[in-house]
Amino acid sequence: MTDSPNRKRGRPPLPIDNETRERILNAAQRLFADRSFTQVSVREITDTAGVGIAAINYHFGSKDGLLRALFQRAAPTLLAERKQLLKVAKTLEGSTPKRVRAILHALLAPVIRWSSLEATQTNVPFLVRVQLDGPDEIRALGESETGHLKPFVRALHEALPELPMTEIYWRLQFVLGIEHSLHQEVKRLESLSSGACNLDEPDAVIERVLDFVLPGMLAPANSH
Amino acid sequence: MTDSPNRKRGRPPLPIDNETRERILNAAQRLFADRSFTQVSVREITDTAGVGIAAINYHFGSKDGLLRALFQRAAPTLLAERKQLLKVAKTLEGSTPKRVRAILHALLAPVIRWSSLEATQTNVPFLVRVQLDGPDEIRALGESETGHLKPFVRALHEALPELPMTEIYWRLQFVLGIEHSLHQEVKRLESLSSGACNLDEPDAVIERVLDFVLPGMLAPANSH
DNA sequence: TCTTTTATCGAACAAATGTTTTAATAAAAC
DNA sequence: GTTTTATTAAAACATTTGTTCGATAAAAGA
Repeated sequence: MTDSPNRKRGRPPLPIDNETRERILNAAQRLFADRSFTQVSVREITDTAGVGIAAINYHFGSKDGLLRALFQRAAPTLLAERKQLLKVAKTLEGSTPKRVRAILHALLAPVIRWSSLEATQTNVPFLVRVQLDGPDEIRALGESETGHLKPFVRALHEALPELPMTEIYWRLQFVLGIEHSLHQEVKRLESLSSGACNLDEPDAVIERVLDFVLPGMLAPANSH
Repeated sequence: MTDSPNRKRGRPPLPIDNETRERILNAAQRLFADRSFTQVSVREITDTAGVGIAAINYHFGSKDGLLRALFQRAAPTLLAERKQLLKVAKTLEGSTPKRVRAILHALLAPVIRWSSLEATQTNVPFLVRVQLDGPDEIRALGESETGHLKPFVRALHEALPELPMTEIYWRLQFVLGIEHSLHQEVKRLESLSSGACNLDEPDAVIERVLDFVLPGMLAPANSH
């Protein structure tokens, strides 16, 4: 009995394009985009990436480690973009509606625009989903979003000083809820409208959302 | 060697309060409320319910079957409530804003009110989560929500005849996004506001949401 | 050139998963 | 009073899970 016919252990002739790490990250991101963390197995990821089963543990330590790496690759870019747009918005002169609109634009535009870029198409749904179904540690990591939101709260408070803080919090929550629904529940929108509504033109979507939320955002606090 | 000391197979002396089925359903609903379908194991459910491991398969055929049963127990009540409120809203006389508000109230009130009722506290998060992370079959079952939404689309169109249909779809999507965010992402709101904002008074929350969305809902279609 | 390090693979592993089987018992039906 | 049926619990099972292991080969360093 010699070697089995399909025996090809060890390193393959050539890594060719190399960067197993990147291949794994991309495959995982793609898969996590529409199935949850627990629902995607490491084997599925490695198969999709075209690498060995051990590759994930070698490069990331564990499945959780992969998720962490994925998260750390995706999040900072988005947050930086938001931050930069907010800085622009704060220096902007003009009427209150214009300023509020600019602030909300800074909050929404990066994430909406990202979600329709081919390269990062899977990025946003992934981030959203992880918050919902990731391991605790990662979930906590992402809940620092709360921290990243504080500048926006401040900016809104400055633009709308007559509004109680609780009112600001509520309305911000509503705005973010709409944003998330664009990534998680597009199917409903598309099926409901028989395909007439979609996210193909992100800039148009951004305007649409801003048009919708701005009046509610500017309204005086109602005392019920 | 006689029987082992902790040997107590078969039927227990008395079913006492009986209804294992109900116990399982309640336990499962509680667990599914904050962890996903795949993340909760059958053993965890049966342990929480205080029944044997086989009970789920006996009563529901499979884990999927349990989910189906759970879904069928929860969904119809909610949808019926919505339908009934909508009927009231449609017969209502008055200004356009009042009518639109009544329609949206019919859409939102049942689900928001439910989510803070002790008895059904876990009901809504569960329904929402299943849509996101359940097996395909169940997901499809719930996607008939699209069907249940059509009456609301019609009602809105009648109340706002000058608005293009696409506009209606988009705005409805936004409203539902807000609704979902109230169940999925309350933690963010609470942490952001340091506990000042919460869902303890559902009726107040409903008014708050309506106040926020109504202006955007009534606004004329913007041409960008 | 020889040795060490790095990177990769498939096989093997232990733990956990959903399900099935078996045994037991109480109530109902006969 | 006997048989049947329904319901339960625990053990056993097959599968899948994330992870580790041993082998192998290219690359890097001496």
